[in-house]
Amino acid sequence: MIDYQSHLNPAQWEAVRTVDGPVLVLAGAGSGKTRTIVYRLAYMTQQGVPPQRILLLTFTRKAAQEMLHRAGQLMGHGPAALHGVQGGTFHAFAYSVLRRTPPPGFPDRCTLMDRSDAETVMREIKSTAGLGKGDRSFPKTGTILDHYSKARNKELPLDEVVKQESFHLIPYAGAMQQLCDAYAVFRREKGLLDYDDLLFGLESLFRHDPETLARCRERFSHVMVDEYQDTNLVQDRLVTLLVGTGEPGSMGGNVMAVGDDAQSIYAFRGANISNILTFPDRHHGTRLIKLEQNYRSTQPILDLTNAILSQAQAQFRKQLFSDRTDGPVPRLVRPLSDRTQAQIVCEEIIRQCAAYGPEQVAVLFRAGYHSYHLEVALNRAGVRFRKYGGLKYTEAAHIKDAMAYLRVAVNPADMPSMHRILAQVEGIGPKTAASLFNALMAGDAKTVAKLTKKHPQAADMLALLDRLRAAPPRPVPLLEQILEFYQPILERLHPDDHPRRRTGLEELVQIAAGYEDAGQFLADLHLENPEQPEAEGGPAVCLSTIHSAKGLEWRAVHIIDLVEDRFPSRQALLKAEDFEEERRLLYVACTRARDELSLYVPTSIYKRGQNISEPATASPFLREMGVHVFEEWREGYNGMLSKWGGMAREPGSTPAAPAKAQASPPWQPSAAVPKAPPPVSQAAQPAPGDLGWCRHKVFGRGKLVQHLPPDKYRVNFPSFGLKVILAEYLEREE
DNA sequence: AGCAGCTCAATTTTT
DNA sequence: TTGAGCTGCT
Repeated sequence: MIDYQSHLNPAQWEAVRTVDGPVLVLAGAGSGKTRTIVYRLAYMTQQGVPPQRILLLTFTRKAAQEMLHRAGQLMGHGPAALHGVQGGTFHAFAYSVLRRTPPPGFPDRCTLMDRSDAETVMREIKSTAGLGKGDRSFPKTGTILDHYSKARNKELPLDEVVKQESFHLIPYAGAMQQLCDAYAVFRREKGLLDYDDLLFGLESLFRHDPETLARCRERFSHVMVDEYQDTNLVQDRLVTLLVGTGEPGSMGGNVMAVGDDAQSIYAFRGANISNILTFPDRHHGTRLIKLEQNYRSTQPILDLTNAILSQAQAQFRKQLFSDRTDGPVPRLVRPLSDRTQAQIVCEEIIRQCAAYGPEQVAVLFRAGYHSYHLEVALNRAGVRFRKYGGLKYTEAAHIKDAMAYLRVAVNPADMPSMHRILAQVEGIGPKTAASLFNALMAGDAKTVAKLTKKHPQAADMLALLDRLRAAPPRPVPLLEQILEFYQPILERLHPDDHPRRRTGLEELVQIAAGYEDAGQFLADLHLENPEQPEAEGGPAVCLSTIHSAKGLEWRAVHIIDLVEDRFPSRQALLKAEDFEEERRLLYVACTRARDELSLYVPTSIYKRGQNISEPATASPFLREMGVHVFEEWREGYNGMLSKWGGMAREPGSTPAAPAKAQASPPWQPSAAVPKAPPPVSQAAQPAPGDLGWCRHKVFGRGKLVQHLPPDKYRVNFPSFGLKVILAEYLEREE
């Protein structure tokens, strides 16, 4: 038996043992929220709730799996003890229902579109409608979809969103509406679901088909929802539909919502903070439990995060406290520029890696591209890092190519996939692909015959697709057929690096091996980001956007680019609510740190357009924080840091303070790509036949792809892509 | 119609 | 730096 009370504090224990009826747990950052959910899962099953009747909705699939795993371990039976618990995101849950029963108005077989599929469809609609042709200020395909999705998630009319978000697009609101209407019709006709359709589709299914709703209610007796502050209106309605609010036939309101209103950072995609604030009003008899003791960070760090929150508009008031009263005061570092910032952070990271290990060090930033300089600096210093929030594995062109065949096998009307496949045939472009697809859909045999005669490869392709559709939907055998057909196309499309891409495709087959059903495989690939297959190479420093860092923690955390226009981002300055969200974002970032926290305010930012560095203003959040919560350091022209108002520090004398290595020369503006000739080692000439790996001063480790006589190589660097480099700048590895 | 090459513009966050 | 979309050539 688990001794719950000795493992949990009183508030946690109350949350764990309150199994029935509505519960709202307000869990401050680092207050043992995950621990509470894990123990509650174990407790519920020990109380006799069958695991398969528990629904655990989390923000990512990974979070759900980790909780189930830990709960299983806790019970000493491994994960099998909780077999049958349904866990994942709202989107994944919705699709698991919709896969069997499509939403009203949709055909029987539907496939899921990701963002770029949606763009393909919208582009096609735009060109059919002939809207925006030759008008340079007409909103881009992506912009239209952004606004459409925002309008749906916030449940506002499109023109209202346009008015709020993009003043300059108001003249185009009518045209945008027209295109979005056509896009909606198209999805219904072709059986294509975008992300938002999953949520609204499930809701409309529940409302139009009481039997399905009844089945779901019967199936689940208890629902837990994590990160409730980031749910939007439709997600909240889905929860209410599932658990009911006490009406007969509902599950009796056994719902636990867990969240922290101070950590709401997804309003931009429609998250509605009042969902959590008004939860007790809407679920009668809600037990409200607050977790306020922080087990993660030292008190000096919490003093700073409390200072951030004290300026926020009051919601549920809370004051985090910790037993860990010791520890260094957070540092505010003012580098001369954004590029010296990279240098300083890099050196600091090297020190911390030695002290804590690389996996305990992270750099967080507002937007993906803010880490560019740092990536260069880390590579040059030979520090391993992994970046989160960037491009995803499933977005690589060849992966999408292969998946498109599989998707057409599941849904023959899948237009973006069909488009993608047909365009692989030499001589077929957007126009021919569109007319062939339309002819196929309309059963226009004459046109099909005419086009396939002209493009024999397309005929082979259609024959393959017919075979795939006739075969049982087992993903591995299907993929094997697909890859056989696709291989020559791959070699033609990517002459310089098809072997590497081939490896990626084989990994895809490996992932598919875990699935019996192709439809399920496709859904999971779209709805979760499969953990990066490049997990090779052991521990690494983490570079991440703050959004992707949610729920994680490290012993040492750096937050860079705390200047106006970057953090808060420029557009957030216009509206008060956006500004508030930026503040919470900073709060989330700072509460990731356990022992050491460093904030960086570069004094100037390099402007890409001109060759000019402009002075930067410190983020307003720092100014309102007050100086007592951090220690301030400035970089001098000699590259040394000195304590503001105090004496210059001797390098290395205070391990807790930023150390700037003396050995490194002062940063030079042109140093992004060093002119100094790197040593030409004798081994620098890679053997032509055996293209292995190499190392570059700036870009780091890369795969040699092709020799370009006489003296250049095409190299693929994991974080920088393909580059052509002079051989003398490369060092052969192993 | 397709394709290469060019110009210009823009850069938030994610299921 | 990258990408999207336009122009002009084949």
